[in-house]
Amino acid sequence: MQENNKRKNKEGQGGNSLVKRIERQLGQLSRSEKRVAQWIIENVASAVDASISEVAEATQVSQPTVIRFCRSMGMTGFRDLRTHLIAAMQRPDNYLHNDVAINDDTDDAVVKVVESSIRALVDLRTLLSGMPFQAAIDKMVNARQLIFVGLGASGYVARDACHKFFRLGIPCGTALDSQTILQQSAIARSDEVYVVISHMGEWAEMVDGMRCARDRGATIIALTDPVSSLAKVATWVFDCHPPEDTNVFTPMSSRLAQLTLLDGLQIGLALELGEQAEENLKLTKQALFSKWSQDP
Amino acid sequence: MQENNKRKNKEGQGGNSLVKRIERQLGQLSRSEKRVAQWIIENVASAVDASISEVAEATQVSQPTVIRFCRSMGMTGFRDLRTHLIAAMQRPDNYLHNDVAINDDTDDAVVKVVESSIRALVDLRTLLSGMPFQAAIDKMVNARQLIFVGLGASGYVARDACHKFFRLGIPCGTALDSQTILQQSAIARSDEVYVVISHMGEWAEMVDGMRCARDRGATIIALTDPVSSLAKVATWVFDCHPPEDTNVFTPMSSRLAQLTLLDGLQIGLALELGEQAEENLKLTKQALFSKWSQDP
DNA sequence: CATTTTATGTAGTTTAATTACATTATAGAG
DNA sequence: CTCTATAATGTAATTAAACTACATAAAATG
Repeated sequence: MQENNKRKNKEGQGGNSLVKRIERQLGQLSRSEKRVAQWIIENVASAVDASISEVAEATQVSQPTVIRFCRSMGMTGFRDLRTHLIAAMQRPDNYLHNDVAINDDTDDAVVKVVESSIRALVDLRTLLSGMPFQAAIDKMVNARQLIFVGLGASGYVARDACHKFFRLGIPCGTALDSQTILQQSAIARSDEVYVVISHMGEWAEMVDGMRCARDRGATIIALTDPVSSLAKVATWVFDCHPPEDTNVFTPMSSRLAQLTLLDGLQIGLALELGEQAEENLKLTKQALFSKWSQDP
Repeated sequence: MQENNKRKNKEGQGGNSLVKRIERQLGQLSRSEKRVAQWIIENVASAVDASISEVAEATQVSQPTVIRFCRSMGMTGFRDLRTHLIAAMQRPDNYLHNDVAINDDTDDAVVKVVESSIRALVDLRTLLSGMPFQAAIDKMVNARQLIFVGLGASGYVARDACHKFFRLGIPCGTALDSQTILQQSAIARSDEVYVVISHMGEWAEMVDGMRCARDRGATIIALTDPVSSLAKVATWVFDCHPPEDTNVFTPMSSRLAQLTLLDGLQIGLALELGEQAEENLKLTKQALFSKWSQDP
């Protein structure tokens, strides 16, 4: 279904990632929203400089419906949609180019890998404005403990985050397998914050666990695909949608975005906590540093 | 083969980047407009999200002056400027490094964190050509097993790498604490490859262990500071020098570079190994994917 | 020193984006 | 079928953004 229009980008009008994302979600949209989606896909170029009223007129729907469409796509509003459209238009054919091919030589492949990592972070940059950092931090400031949750590869991200946040002097834990997640969430408290990392956000045990924790009053902060089941359960969602091109040789650059996002959260939290956190950071840094800096 | 003018299409347009264009025209601007220009250059990343009133406030000029600046730059208005800024931010070279300051608000801090991560990877890209990828891969191809070594925060990078390489079907292990490192290296063999991650490369036990392994004929691939003791012991060194500014609020963006570098190594190795590795990658991917894609 | 030119700000206008609420359609239960 | 509940959509009002016209101040020129 979506396979056959893969090569469509040749048209040049813009076979960009956002369009693919819209296409992927077409099914979950209501009738009017679908019309908006359709029109945007077919007129990306005009869509980038259209105002909300122009889009409404062109698609014969009301202006609020256009906004509703934006929200359904995980954006904060029309302005945000426009931002992403512009960003997406900037790289019409880059994706094909960035894919590692079986006959690439080592150096070419390495360059492509690095570029796709950079791409992942630049993409993150444009998503930033729609992310609920302040809200998440407000919850974390008063949390009794933070639990970092992730399965498989995301487990490494969760571990890394845990190791980062504990240095602020906050009790931190991890839940990295189904059993632990279920047990942990069964005893969740309303003063706890769960930070959940998941690409698709569809692992049943994880979603169940988080739903349970949420029901018990805990705050769920999810780094996941905003249209996933996990996102529906979460208190706050950070849009980490999985990459659309899943060539075997494509590395999981999206985890770099997750790590960076968590860096941002941690720094933001440190600033919010103020001197105490700063002091803790200094002390943990010194603890390592003094070890080998005494004899040079 | 495909398109040898990889970068050309973008970089080639030379100076079409909005930021450079602003810089170029700085001289012809009036005093107030110059302030706007300056601020935008120094805060490209925050500027993309700003409204006209925010820019006016930040630069202490009136709103019409901001618009006049836009017109002086050849844009039709503020909206147009924003469009171009967003586009410019899709080019990673436009990001500069800014330290997080204690009085930054959350959003500014987060933007700075992301920017500095991007910088770390852009820097990595420039270092790439001097790195011994092919040599490292040649060793790995024939290795009996790969051991990933890292202490503390670098341990997470080592784990991540291990999880990545094992999917190629190669026996992989980790050594993440001094004791394990010493034991492991005591039984090192000449057909083993050690991949060591260390920012400073000065932990005595680690250096000792690697020296021992090296003496026993093993290959040591080090991601570390090239002037460190570890680097002297290693067979091949990938230059991962620690960041020079060690503000408490500066996150460890350098680990992103390490992760990316290891991504590159893994993909390079996969290509070298050929079909077998590709098949293994496919199978591990499917194992996860089929789990939840059967019932939508 | 008067006069013109240029630079900037103030206050008002227009347009865009968003919200709150009302209405209509649709689906499910009896 | 009909009634109710829910979702989908639109209308009208609100808020905020972008822009314009005009006034004032500063600099430059004769």
